[in-house]
Amino acid sequence: MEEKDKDVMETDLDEETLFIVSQTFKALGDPTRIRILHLLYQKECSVNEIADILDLGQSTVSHQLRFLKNLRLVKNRRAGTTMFYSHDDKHVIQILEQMIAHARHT
Amino acid sequence: MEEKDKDVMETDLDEETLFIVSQTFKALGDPTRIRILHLLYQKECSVNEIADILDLGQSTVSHQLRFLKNLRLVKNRRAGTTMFYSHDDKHVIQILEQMIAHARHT
DNA sequence: TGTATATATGATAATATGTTCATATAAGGA
DNA sequence: TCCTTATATGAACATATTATCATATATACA
Repeated sequence: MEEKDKDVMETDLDEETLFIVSQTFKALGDPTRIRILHLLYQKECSVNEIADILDLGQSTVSHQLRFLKNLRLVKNRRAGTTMFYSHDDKHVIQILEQMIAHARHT
Repeated sequence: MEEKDKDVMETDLDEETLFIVSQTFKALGDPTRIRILHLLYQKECSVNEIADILDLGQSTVSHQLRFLKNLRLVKNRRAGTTMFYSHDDKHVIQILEQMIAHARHT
């Protein structure tokens, strides 16, 4: 096998990787979700806390949290009737914070 | 001012930062654009090269390149009738490659 | 069991997005 | 100038996305 071909193989994107990457970036590509994730980067929050702090509807927050949970970007724990959410992917939230820093310094 | 409040201020997202971050992630949130950027991460390419290599329509590629150029994620240079594109934001393309690596190892 | 609080869900409507088709523009060479 | 190749653009369509509204579910407690 030539080096050229090997390089192409190594750098080619398979369908599954492409899907995961695009899904993850899509999750980060919405202002509401960014604000939620950025808040959860700071601390664990309940749904209503998030809604109050970010001035969003309860339903909106709940929907977006489900979205983020499906991608395993957040996790939750129940405490009575309250559901606490926190981030669940250190690498991805690190990438988000990187991009925020990058945007601020640009 | 208490430390608590200071932290909140420091980590709060202003509108402009939020806009830039979400726009940038949105750009990375589409399979076609990811494939184009990943290709341009490897080497400079003409529009037709991109279309051929990735099996995309010329119009599709051109539209997406304009999109990416508006966000200053790619740049171009003319050589006769050919337009060569290359990436133009080392940090962002580095973040893309990070995410690809992350997705592959997950 | 009945009520209150917290969260989740489904449907809907408005908007955004991505591809395709047809056509326009730009540059080089006969 | 005319023709060819390369790229860009605008319109239109199909699909995806997001917030909101109304309602359902879940838990705690009197």
